[in-house]
Amino acid sequence: MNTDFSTILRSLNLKITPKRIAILDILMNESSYLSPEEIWTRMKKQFRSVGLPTIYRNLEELSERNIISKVTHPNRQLYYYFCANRSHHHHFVCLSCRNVEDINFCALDELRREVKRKHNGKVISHILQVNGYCRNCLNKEGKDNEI
Amino acid sequence: MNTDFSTILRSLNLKITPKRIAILDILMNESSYLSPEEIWTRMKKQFRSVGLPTIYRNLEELSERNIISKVTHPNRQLYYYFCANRSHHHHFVCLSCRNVEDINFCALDELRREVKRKHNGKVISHILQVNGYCRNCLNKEGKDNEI
DNA sequence: ACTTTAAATAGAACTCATTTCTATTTAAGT
DNA sequence: ACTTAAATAGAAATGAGTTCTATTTAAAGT
Ligand SMILES: [Zn+2]
Ligand SMILES: [Zn+2]
Ligand SMILES: [Zn+2]
Ligand SMILES: [Zn+2]
Repeated sequence: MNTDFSTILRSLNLKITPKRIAILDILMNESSYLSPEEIWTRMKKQFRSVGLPTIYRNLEELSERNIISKVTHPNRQLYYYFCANRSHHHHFVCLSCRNVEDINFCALDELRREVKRKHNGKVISHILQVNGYCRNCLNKEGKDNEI
Repeated sequence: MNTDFSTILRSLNLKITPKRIAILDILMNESSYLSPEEIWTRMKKQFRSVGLPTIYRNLEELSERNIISKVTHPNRQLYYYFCANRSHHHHFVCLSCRNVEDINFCALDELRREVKRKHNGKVISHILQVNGYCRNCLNKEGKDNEI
């Protein structure tokens, strides 16, 4: 695992620091999206001292470089998750348990075509995210179904 | 126009107040998305006293009731716009001039099917937004092309 | 191993968009 | 006009996220 992270970080010209590896490790071993504070809480168990700005900074760097992704959450706070799927895709996000699953569907081509044809504009980026409740949470019959 | 607003507000069981009408009026006569503060600035020209919380509260109420829409912006601040198109659709948002145009395309059905089939989950909401540069801004050749 | 240097970090302080609170005003139904 | 719940102003608070600076550290070169 460790070697894995090192390779990733080296290829990005980021220094291989224990904090960076720990952040990646936490995200990779979690199927839900996490907030910076939640990651911080876990980090504090591993390091005698670690600053919240370090968490924010690293998460931002890693997401800028597309190693991790951001969730667009109704409460407008930041959440991140790691997805091993390196090809372009989108996500089905559970509003209850925060589980994230891949959706291998993207209408980007059609969107780009429509934007080009009707508005003569240029597409730079797109957001596509599906929010709902996953199987497990549906089975729990609405328990804990908070956003 | 005014009658229009009244009808809308009445049908939502919202009181018809001058501030509400002014907020709707500002948004309807603007093809770009606006921040609460920008709306406040315009409101202060029309009212001797008006509080920023009133703007925030009304924008939230109106968007909850689907009269106006939120923009998902990279800077994570709130922006709103009014769209006359009452049927389900999405938007092409210019990152430079903030112009908003309708995209009459939505993959919701396919997404719902994939989520149902592969994950056995339930779709509650979805976000689809295309960011880019509109014709006008492209013609300006990159001038002012800030996010 | 030792030196050097730029990148990374800790911790404190700060920012400012958004929210909360409370007293007052107002829309609208009787 | 009277009543009442909704809406508002203004002040104050909140808190997620950012900035700043001194210190530490990764890693490249010797
Ligand atoms: Zn994924
Ligand atoms: Zn896509
Ligand atoms: Zn529209
Ligand atoms: Zn849709």
